[in-house]
Amino acid sequence: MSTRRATISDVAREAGVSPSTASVVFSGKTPVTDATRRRVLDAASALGYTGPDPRAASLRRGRSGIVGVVFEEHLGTAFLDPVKTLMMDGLSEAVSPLGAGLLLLRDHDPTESGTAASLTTAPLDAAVLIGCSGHLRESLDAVKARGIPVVVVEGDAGDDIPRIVLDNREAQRQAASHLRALGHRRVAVLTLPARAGWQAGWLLDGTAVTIDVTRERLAGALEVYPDAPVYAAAGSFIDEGLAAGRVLLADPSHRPTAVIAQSDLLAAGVIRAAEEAGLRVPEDVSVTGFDGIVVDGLAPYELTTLVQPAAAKGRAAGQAVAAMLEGSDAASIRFTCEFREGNTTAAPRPA
Amino acid sequence: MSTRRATISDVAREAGVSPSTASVVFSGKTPVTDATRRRVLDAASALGYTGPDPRAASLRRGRSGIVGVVFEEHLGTAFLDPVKTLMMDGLSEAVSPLGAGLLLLRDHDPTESGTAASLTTAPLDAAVLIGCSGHLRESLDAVKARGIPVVVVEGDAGDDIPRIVLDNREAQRQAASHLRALGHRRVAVLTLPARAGWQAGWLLDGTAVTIDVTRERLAGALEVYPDAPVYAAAGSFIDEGLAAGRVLLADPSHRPTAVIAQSDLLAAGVIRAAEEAGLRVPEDVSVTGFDGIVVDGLAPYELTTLVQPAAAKGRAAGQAVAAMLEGSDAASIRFTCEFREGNTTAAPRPA
DNA sequence: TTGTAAGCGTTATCAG
DNA sequence: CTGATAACGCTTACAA
Repeated sequence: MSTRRATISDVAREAGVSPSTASVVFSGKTPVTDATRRRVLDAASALGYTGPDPRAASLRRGRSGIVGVVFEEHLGTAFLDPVKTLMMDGLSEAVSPLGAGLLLLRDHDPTESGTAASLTTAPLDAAVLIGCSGHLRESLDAVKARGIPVVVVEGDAGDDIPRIVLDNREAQRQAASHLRALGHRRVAVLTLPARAGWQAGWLLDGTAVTIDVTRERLAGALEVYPDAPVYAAAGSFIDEGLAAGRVLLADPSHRPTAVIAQSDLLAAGVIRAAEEAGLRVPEDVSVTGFDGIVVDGLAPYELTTLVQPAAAKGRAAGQAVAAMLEGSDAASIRFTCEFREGNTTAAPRPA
Repeated sequence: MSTRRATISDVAREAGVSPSTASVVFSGKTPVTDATRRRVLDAASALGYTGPDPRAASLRRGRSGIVGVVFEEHLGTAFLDPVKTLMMDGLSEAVSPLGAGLLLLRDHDPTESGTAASLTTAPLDAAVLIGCSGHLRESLDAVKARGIPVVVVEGDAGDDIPRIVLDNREAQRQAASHLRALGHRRVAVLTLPARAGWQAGWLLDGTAVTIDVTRERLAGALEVYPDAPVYAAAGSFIDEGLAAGRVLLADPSHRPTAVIAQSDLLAAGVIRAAEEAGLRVPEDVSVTGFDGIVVDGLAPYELTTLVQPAAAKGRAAGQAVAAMLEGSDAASIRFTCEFREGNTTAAPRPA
């Protein structure tokens, strides 16, 4: 306990074998006699040796078994989003057979001193960037410079970087078409933030939307309802949807008969706003969501929504990483959302 | 691109300095002439060298800059809990000045093959175990054997392991006392799961409660209301609270005038169940929560609850890790919850 | 301020 | 099946 920790050579010496043999006993990469194995293992436990030092092993092997996951938000914020959480789940599942773990990283944390573990100083085998917009590009450059494989989820990082994306536009158009088929003419759109740091408010024609997901889903809705009023929330939360819903449903004379929300949480908030205003869903207002997550506490409503394969996205990212680590190059993947009709949409009341 | 990556020696040679000088330019640990620094930096960019290889550096230094966070649940499940999320936030903040990042780990994943990155194979400087009950003890042994510093949050790992805990019992008693002071006599308790894998149901006297948090909070409530009926939910979700609330409030003749819920999410569900049953909160039923998180979508209710310093817990864990890494030994810390009166508790209706 | 030298603890390779 | 050898790429006393 007091002296330095035992190394594999100590164990080898104690067991009367060579270091390489001892190493092989632990890695299992080459057959070893049972007797030898036992001697080595006994020596190890006698010396309190618990296995090869991962640091040395990773230097030698050139692999650390660590995949970085880079977020552009505060970690707490990222995990507030059920879709990201599911995605992490899929990702963790997919890198696990690789023997890899996930290291949480922020793109560039302005509040922290430069000492923080980062893309540049962490022993990463690969990196997954989540939602590549804005300064995440800097992270991208850092990683590319290091020459480690990168995959981008829900973002565009240039042609040479595999990306995992959704058919946001087409999917959202499907929901809009569904509403039109039901006969809705006055429809409002409630979007996710238009850009980083966005404050909730109407999205006028000229406003630039820099967040890819928001822009694409919006485009899909506008294909069907080109003149729909558009309100952009400040984030994907029920309370944001509630606040926005109050605005959208405020004026009885201009009230939309349906609201297309860009996330299930926003949709849930709109439903609450409708209830609050004495409107019934779907009789008085139809509401569609996006994501297909389980919104805790929303029962008995079942959202009409686009179900995105969030966990599959994560898994795909993990598999892409695995492929690149093997030297093959990974293709970008575009996932398709599935339209699911719930009980929050119906034909509008006859005027 | 085709040949092997440049090393710091290559850079040094190119710059006409020694490897140690080049190293120092990157680490900044020793003063270097501006001219020298420039030469080295130029050589580096000429060779496409992006900085020291973290794997080699960590072997040499004996530090990897990685702190493992060990959960006993699926990652997706863990992050569904806002308290854990906040805790992670605090933790990540506290280890950041250390230059460390957080590696997500599961205790022992039965579904994965043995290859997964784990306590035993990941290059960890330290580990934080979350909620040490059940098999998390195995993880504990693994880490202790490796001789790396460990901290346990919300769990008991024996006297030699620093732990970060809450005054669960006292805090819960405070909420119960508040209800008694208001005049409540028929009070029901809605707890978190009694053990891993628990199905929602009544908790009878003899039932063993193996989850520390559940047991302690329950004990606090029972100090004030020893005869209260106790129902244990299957998890901390609004929908669980809703289901449990339906049971608790079902029978008008035995209906409690107040429900003590062990989490804010459960409390939110009970409130929904009350609304559903045509009862008003707090006029007909009082409800208390625990955690003090923001429950998305609960407005206009403000829970009467115990606010736990979730982020501070994470920070404390991080600081404990930092201390141990410096050689000093970290003390266990017991945090105190703050009672916060909202608008979900009031005196019971006169019978 | 810069250079020299000696590892850090493993594991891949190849020969026996 | 086992052993000798040679790196992996860097950091840090210590000396100059």
